[in-house]
Amino acid sequence: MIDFIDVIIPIPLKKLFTYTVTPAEAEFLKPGMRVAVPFGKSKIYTGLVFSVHKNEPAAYEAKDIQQILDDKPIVNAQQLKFWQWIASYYMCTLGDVMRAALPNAFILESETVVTKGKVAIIDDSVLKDDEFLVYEALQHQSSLKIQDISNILGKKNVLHVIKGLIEKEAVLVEEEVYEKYKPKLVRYVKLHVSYTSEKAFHELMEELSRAPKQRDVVLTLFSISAKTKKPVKVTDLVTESGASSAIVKALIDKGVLEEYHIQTDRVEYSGADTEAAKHLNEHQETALAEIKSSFESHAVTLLHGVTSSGKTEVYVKLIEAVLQQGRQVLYLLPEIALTTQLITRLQNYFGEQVAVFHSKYSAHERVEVWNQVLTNSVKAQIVLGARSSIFLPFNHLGLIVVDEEHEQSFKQFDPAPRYHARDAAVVLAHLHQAKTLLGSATPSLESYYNARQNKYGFVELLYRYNNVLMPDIELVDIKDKQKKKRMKGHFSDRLIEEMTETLAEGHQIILFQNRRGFSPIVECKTCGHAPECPNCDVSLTYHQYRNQLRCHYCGYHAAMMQDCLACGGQDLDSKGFGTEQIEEEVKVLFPDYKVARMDLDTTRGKYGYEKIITALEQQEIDILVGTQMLTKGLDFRNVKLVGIMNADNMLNFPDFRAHERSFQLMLQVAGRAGRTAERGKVLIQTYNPHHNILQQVSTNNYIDMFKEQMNDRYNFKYPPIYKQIKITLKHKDFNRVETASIWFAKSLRQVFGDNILGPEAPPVARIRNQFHKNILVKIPKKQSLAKTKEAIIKINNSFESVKDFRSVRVILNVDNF
DNA sequence: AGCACGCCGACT
DNA sequence: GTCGGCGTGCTC
Repeated sequence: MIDFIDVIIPIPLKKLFTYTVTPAEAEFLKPGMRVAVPFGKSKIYTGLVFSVHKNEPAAYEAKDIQQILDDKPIVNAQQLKFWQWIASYYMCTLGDVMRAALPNAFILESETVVTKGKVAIIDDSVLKDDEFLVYEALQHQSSLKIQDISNILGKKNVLHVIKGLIEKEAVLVEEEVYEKYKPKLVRYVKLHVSYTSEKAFHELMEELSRAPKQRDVVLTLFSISAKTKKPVKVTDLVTESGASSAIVKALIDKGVLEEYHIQTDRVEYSGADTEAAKHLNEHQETALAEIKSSFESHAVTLLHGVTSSGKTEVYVKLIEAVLQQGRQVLYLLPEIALTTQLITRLQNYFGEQVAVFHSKYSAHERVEVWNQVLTNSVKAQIVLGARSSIFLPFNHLGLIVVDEEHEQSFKQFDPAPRYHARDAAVVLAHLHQAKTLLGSATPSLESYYNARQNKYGFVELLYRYNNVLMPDIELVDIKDKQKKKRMKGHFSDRLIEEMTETLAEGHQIILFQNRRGFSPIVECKTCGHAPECPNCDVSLTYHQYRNQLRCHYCGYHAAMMQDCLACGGQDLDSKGFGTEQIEEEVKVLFPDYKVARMDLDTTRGKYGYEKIITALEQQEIDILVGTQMLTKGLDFRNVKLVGIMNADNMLNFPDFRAHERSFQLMLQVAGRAGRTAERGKVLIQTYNPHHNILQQVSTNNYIDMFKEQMNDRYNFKYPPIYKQIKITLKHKDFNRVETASIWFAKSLRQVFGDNILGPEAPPVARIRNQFHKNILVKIPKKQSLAKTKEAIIKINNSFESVKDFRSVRVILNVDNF
């Protein structure tokens, strides 16, 4: 009997693919190992073994695998189960999950390499122009990649050219598979063995007496290795001796020194010794005890702890206990809250046991963390990471902490799998028989609802650390202020008063505006024309610092026009305002103080974010203007005043969660104020101070907000009362999406009746020249989720068999919030 | 997702 | 007349 394997290929195809293997390979291969397999006409892909079996496929002949890439599984059995859950729950393929789960460096791809052909000399006249250019280039270079060839010819489609050359036997092509991950090697040096005897060493010194610099280097090497008794790095030798690396190289070339390489970890913890965890105060102690007892009856517990209540210390104690049982811990955070502040804090407690995993890490660093988790290394007992760290190869997880549980960035929106890391974490923990702790100062409605339904355990921590008072929140009616002419730009007299006072006391200020750029709309006062993005249905945002108009959806940008493009009018007006404009106004109002801005535009680059935070901590900044970025778990000791420039634009956002989000956002920003002895102050500017949400924010009344919002959710059949799946259709031709979406919605209605909403065009109907249509499927609690998905998949299949609709992209988004 | 095969407009 | 555009179909 022949042996076969089923493999997952990292492309969005529903099926697994079957390949033949030899009996020896079948014996060796285990699920979770990678194999290189031929796929399609010429490509070689990385496949992940899903199963090894003896069932010969009937409909086709399986190909042989090309190569085995691992000697041990890099993905464990629990992960494969988890992947299947993700694929079925979030309605995507295992290939999609594989792409998201594995570090990129694990997914090898073949590259076509073109080399010179057998025929020695080709008559130039046989070759066409393009072919000749490639042939010429190969006389100078031994091999060319497809990318090189398209650069040489200056066009995208070069396959025809290569094909022509192959026919004339002028070139050969090969598929080259290369390993993307290379362990980082550090250069070390030692004295060559022939000089290790004392006699030889003295002779060497003699010999080098006329090359004093070289002699110094050798002596320095000698003293460093005598002192540290460890291998000596080339970099250390260079800095210690003060010599240039050229001198070291000369010595190596001479054979006096010998260089060698040692593989090191890229991710290194270089900290001092660990400090004992702080003592908990009585409230924290109580909370800790309650969480522990809640875990006895519930797998998931929600910790509702007000800002600055010291949740992190409670987590630390819990983590300590789990580590003592010899189990791993995953600490999930929204990407943006993964700051050095928190990392350092945890490293201070747990030392090198903490590994960090996030998107700003290079491919290589991620592979290292992956391997450490896989081998259960001491260096990765606690993994601190953003949403994608749920895919790490844990083998005996004991606890998952999801901090800032309400954060929407735990949900992945764009490429499939469109998973929610918090919800997936609960499933992952279940697979490991581990516990999940959700923590937030402003829990999401769904988690709070689950706690109330006793599906989750519930613990509260309602006192701030050191009993600091909650900030005093004041609503400022800017409609009224405008009437009374008490506004200076976007600043009310109250805000200016408070700012002046705070600055005089030597404290810092944070100003929050939920929009970047200078102004979202530029309009001609004469004809009303406002420039729009050529690829999307949005107006362009004016960015002053580059004097540009930018589209926040597709990245399109153009120089700011001098006068109206439609009528030539000189009088241009800007509507609305963003962080840039606020920064500008602050500079005019408070010229003697230092202002900085924190938004997507100022935090690009690996350390952009850290720089601003450090500057604020060092009190080099008096006033910080920023977007939502400011809200995430930062702990600024000296900030006393927080100003929210305009609460209305978030409240009026067209989304059923706008109110919940505004509440969370405002309370989180407010929480940045007054974290030490002095009580903080928060001013919220609004046109509508009687809005219920604002009232609830100003009294910090979560329960009222919860009840009122739940009432709406109940009445309008929204989550968490109903589940929902959003179906988005995209196409560059408007009419085609229109008909396609109507067809789709009609088919859905035949099964689900009134629980189908749409099709509706989203607020921005065209993005990157693609027209969008949304259909919403609302699923009552008692309706089977699995059956619903089955029905949707069935409809989608018949949709795809309609010729006219095949080019329409369909995106299924489960729990699209 | 790629990539090949196959059928219609703007160039030598 | 060809070159090359992208619609359609398949990948073990």
